[in-house]
Amino acid sequence: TFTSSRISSLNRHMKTHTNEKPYTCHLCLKAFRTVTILRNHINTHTGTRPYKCDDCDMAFVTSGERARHRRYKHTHEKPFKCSMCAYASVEASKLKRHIRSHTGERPFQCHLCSYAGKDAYKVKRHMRTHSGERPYECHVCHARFTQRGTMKIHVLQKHGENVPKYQCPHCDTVTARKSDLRVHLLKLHTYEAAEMKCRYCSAVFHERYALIQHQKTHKNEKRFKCEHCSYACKQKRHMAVHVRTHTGEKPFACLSCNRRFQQKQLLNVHVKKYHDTTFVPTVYRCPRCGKGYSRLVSY
DNA sequence: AGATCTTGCGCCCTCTGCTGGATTTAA
DNA sequence: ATTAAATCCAGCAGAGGGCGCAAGATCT
Repeated sequence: TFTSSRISSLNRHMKTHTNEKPYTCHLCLKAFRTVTILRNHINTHTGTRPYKCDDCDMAFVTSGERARHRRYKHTHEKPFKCSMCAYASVEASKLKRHIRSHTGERPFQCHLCSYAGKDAYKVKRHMRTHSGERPYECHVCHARFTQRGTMKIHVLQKHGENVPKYQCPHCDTVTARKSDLRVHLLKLHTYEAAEMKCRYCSAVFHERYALIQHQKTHKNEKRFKCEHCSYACKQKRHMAVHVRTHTGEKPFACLSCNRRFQQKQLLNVHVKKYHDTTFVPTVYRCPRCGKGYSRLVSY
């Protein structure tokens, strides 16, 4: 809907609706509407960049490109302001893209799955998850990656020296990645409404790290205490055996005579002594070291 | 008509942070 | 030896910066 007070402008505007392109590039045969556009186009072939930036050594084909560059790099003027937050941009298209992060609109649909992106690049990058393409290679170990950023972090962590570390403010844990420190804080240093009980005593905690530290203080104690007598031991399995002296339970039966034992070891000794025909009893024992022999010659 | 702004689309880049499987460590 | 939890790590998406290029609009 073009409106103008002058008939000449209207005529000129009407020309934009015709597809007349009389000016042709002799290098690539592309056609253009005006000589100026053609000239700019040829400059892209020849590398001629007449518009130099005053503040750095960049140069551009059009004055508009230079103006935009100066906003980005030097004046930092950002005319496009977001009405919902503090964001401002140099270009209208950037504001438009930004607005989608408020609205959640995702106009760019992947044609292979349900993913949709807020801009075209997201979908393009996403397509690598379908193609399996991994364009970025580590120059040291030649491992390949789907994104450059992932490759860079790999090179830093695996092959770099004086790698940055993330120190936990609450304990001496150090992680290589910031997001892993976040996970650590969440799992170990977050207040839990539910009480967490010590495995060995009645102490109660609301922070996992405190619980674990506390449980370590039990480490060299005989943590397993018999309910029926004063016996205590460091290992759970020892207590299991001990408890049978109170219950009288004898889980191990001899297959030959059906005699029962509290401990497997006791059964083994029994079998060897009474039912193993190849077993030779110790007859001659050395008085100095206690070692036993079946024959006098060996002794 | 030509020159010069202004718009608009496109391409590619970086930084950032979450996730879940693999590996290591401790009980 | 087994197992549970912690840490490592690559995959992958969100958000935004910067430039290339040509068409549209306006000025001279």
